[in-house]
Amino acid sequence: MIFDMLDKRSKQVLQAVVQSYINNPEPVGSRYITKKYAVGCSPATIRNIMADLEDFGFLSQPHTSAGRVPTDKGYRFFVDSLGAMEESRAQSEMSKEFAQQFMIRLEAIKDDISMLFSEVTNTLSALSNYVSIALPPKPEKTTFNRIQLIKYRRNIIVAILLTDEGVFRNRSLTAPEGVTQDDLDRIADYINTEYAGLTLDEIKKTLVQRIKYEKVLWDKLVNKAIEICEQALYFAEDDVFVSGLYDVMDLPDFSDISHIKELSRAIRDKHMMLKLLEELSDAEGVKVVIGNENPIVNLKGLSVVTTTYKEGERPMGVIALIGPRRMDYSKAISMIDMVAHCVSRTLGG
Amino acid sequence: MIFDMLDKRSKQVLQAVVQSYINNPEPVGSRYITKKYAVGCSPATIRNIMADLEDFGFLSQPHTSAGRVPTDKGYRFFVDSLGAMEESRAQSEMSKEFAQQFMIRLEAIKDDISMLFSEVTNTLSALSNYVSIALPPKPEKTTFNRIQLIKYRRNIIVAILLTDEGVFRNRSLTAPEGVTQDDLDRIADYINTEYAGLTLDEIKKTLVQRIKYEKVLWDKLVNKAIEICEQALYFAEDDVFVSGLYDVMDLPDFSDISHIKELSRAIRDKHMMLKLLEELSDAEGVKVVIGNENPIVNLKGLSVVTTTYKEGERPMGVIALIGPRRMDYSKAISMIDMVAHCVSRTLGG
DNA sequence: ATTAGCACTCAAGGCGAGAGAGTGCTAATG
DNA sequence: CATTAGCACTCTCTCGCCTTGAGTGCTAAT
Repeated sequence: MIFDMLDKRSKQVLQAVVQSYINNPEPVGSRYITKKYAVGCSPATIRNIMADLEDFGFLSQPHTSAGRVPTDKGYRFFVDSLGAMEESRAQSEMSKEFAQQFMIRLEAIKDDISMLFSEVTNTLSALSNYVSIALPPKPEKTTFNRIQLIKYRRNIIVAILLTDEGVFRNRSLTAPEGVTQDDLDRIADYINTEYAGLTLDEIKKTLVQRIKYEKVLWDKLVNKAIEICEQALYFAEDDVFVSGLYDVMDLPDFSDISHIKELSRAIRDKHMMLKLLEELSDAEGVKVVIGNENPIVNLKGLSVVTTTYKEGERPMGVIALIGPRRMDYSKAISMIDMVAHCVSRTLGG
Repeated sequence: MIFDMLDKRSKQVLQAVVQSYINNPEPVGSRYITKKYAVGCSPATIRNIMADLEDFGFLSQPHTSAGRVPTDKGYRFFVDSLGAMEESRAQSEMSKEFAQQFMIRLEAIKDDISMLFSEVTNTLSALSNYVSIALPPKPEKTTFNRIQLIKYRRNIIVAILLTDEGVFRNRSLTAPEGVTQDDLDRIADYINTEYAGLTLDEIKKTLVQRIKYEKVLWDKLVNKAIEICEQALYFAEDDVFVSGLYDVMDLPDFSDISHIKELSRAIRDKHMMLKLLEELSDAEGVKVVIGNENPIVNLKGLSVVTTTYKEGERPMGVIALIGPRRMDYSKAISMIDMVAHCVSRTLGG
């Protein structure tokens, strides 16, 4: 294991370097460490240790006569050792209080899923100064409550899909000729009694099957209706909540505009983003992906912290924070954890 | 009038300077003008003219030995003279073709107001490389079609507001005790027959009055229902569509991150933004606001081009482009004009 | 009125010296 | 034998100096 390569003092030094670099993005020198962190030995000794740490790949030098900078491996060690001393994540009084305030705000808007997640990402990015992303509950995790079909104007049908987690989606569709509101009501009734309590994903599958083998039996109208429902169930991929791109520009790491561009493009590339986040969404607890560990090429210079919110034990969706590699992992982890818990409790209750 | 201060050749030179600076953001010198633009005189003459133009306040020099740069007044002249030679805005073959394609895309999504306006801003910013903003039809301009109240879960009411311009808004509200779906249907029926064809604004006013003097007559339930409707009619100010912040970063004008920040903040400050845009929204045709003409302090380094889309003759809402002061006004104006016409035709038909 | 010619101004870029921060190595030390 | 003081060395950063070049304004000639 990675931890065994280092004696206690080396670990201390490594943590000191990472912490210092997180606080202030400048290469950190041996003298600085002896002054700021009580390691109890001289700069020369630190230099030796640092040279070792560099050999092991935890640190690197921008140039020969500069201090050391953490590598991805260095950050990885730092993050893993954060997890080891779990108690540091115990919530402070202040954050507990904040969580309560936050819960109250969430409760007030829990029935509008998009307001809810806007609030979540806004809060998270305001707290952390990093970019925050949230995915609403995935269709396969969302329970169907009922569908409402409304006819209006000449030949438009509006389908409103309600789930147990809040209003979800309304789509409008072109109606076939001669459909009356009564027809729509009957269709909706049928679907509501038939499918209540199933997840959207299950419904989707069932619907497709029905269409296949009942095509001949049912009349055109119902056929069309099923199509309508399927479309209504279709999940637009732009249902991703992003916030904090502005705040992040204040970080020194993004003083160069090319970095902002990179990040923007990564976020805009929602397909990619979704894939990454969904991959991580099965995991328990908070996950951290550092720099090059990241499979998305535009994100290689950045780190991602993700977790899931749940209903009971069932993970429902993903929340993520994206920031520079030298992000304040400790803070980011506890923030996202707190927020995820609040969301879980709000949706679950 | 501003036009009379200058003889024909001075105008030519001024236009040449502005055009050149728009194409390439570097101070333009006298020699360059004689080479690139056929003015028919020597650099020395141009220098004299430029000195005059500077005296009049149309041009300025970054430093003594540099070329000239347009001032806001210079741009203003340029834009106004664009308007004068209207024929230049006649659509080219290519843009006509594009407009047709665009119309087809709009038709396909016209019934979902948010998809529609997302498409509009995306297209506009992709075409122009500037930030585009669109406001959906204002409540006072939007015609009520019907409202649908749905009860679900314990005590939640979902109100879906349909307008003649597309599905508009769904809000969820806490229901008073003991309301049944039948009650809600009756209330909705009442409102639908009573208010069909009115604008949302008119309805709002009427509702408030009703509450006042019918309070004693009606039972609590209907009272509550009216409140519900009022809430449903409430217009969240975050219904602003913005796009193109990423594209704009590629412009040399925004190579400095502080400019991006400025722009971001201006956009985030939606109150301000809305106020500005609404102010301009009564105007006929395309309006241009240049640099310091702008009342919003964060926008003083930028220019805004706005226009309205209409239903028949009635202006419905605003579309805007925000870019650097040296934006390609000619292109921006014709683009936004084209898009606005397409939106008008789509919503009107 | 226009233009050629010329002196002048100023930003930008290249160069070199000096300062400063930090290292690695060696030899002394407890 | 691990630790440390001392020292030479390396590299970046900054400042000032100079040169270059683009562009001007003025004056005198056309």
